[in-house]
Amino acid sequence: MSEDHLGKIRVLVVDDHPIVRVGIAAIIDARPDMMTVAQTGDAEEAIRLFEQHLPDITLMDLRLPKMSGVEAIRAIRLRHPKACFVVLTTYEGDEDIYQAIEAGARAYVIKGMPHEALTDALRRVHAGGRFLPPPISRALAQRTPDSDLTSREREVLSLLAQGRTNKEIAMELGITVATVKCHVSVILMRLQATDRTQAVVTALQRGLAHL
Amino acid sequence: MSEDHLGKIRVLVVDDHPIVRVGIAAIIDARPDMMTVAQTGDAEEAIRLFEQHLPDITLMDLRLPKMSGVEAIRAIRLRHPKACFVVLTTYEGDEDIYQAIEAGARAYVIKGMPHEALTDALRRVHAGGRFLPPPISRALAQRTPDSDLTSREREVLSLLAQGRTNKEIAMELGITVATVKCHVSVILMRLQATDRTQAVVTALQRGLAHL
DNA sequence: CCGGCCATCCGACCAGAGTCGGAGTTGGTT
DNA sequence: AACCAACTCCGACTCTGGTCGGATGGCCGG
Repeated sequence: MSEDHLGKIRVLVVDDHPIVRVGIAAIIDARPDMMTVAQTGDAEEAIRLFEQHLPDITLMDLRLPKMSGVEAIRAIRLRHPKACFVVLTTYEGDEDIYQAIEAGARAYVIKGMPHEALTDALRRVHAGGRFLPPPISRALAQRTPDSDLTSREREVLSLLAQGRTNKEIAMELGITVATVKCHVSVILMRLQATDRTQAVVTALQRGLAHL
Repeated sequence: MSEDHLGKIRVLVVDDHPIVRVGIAAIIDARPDMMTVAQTGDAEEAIRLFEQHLPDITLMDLRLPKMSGVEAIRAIRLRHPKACFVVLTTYEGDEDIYQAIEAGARAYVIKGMPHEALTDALRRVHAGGRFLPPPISRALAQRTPDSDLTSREREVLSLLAQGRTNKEIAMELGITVATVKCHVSVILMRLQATDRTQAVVTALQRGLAHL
């Protein structure tokens, strides 16, 4: 190992697919001005590795086993408020993006973009800037004020997205069917859906719920 | 470029994510007994590249823009029945797997497995064998005879999965609501669902429909 | 040629879903 | 204290969704 890492952008890579990690590392380590310091597919180990290496930038996938990438970002930022994050993920709806930005991500790159998008994002963020591809910022702009659901509504929505009936949801939450119907009505309004099936579909599209 | 490619397993890589292609190529080209001959993210170009290089094995993602990976496999096999395919994709339900095996894929590797799974699969397939990870063959074994839908039912299901009502589906297909209800009932039976929302959820899980 | 599968259609029935309007509780904000 | 938002509940009404039984014509394989 050479000792020429002075001045290089030091990157921690977090993605649950080993193959993707190899690809990212290959791209980054091929550039003279950046290098990877560690990689993992596990959110908890990511937190440990961050403490250990204190990288300039953490490259983070959002969909991870156990803990989500957003939670990992929040956890790290609690102790290191100046930590820099670039999200690298397949496009999975505006909600994930919104959450990630909210949690403090400074850039958002979609897998499937050319390599330059990734390295560009890293350089810009390291220089103190941001990087949001046009399709992403467009999606974000379309969020209306009441696309936010209350925590109870998210709870109901996730049960809806499992194909449960109102009665089952009522049992599960220990409330009456009438109340469930109220929540469902509000959800339909917020998602601009006309029935529960449509609500589930758009929730999955936007990343408000997962399979 | 050295001329030591004699005897190596020659691989064509097809995946729509540039980063993943880099990762795969890095892994394969690091082994002494295999090499990549070309790569692309486009199914149609994949067909051209196959004709041009006649690789020993084509490593194929199923989810591609425009044409699906399964269709690409079928197209190539029409003219080259002895062509070898290894599917490399994120797990997206048993239906994709079934279709791919049906179309002639000899191995199925899930992104997120360690590198060795990939190289193992390539070597085994090149030796004339097969490679199906336990979770995959388990999922395949659970297919009951009547989990197959007729083409009309698939048509209805994909409209269901868009959140359309029976009336809308009837309009779309130029049939009556009564007939749509019949199809929906059959679909519910086949998917072992009790209502349309559940049917949509399990269809998405199993890869019978997509967002 | 006939049985079976598929797609089509019908009518009637029941249960679930969704709407509307009204109303009480809590907890946090101003 | 006044207020607002979220959560809770109720009843009654409408309409979609789903089931059941029965029926037709086309198409394919034995």
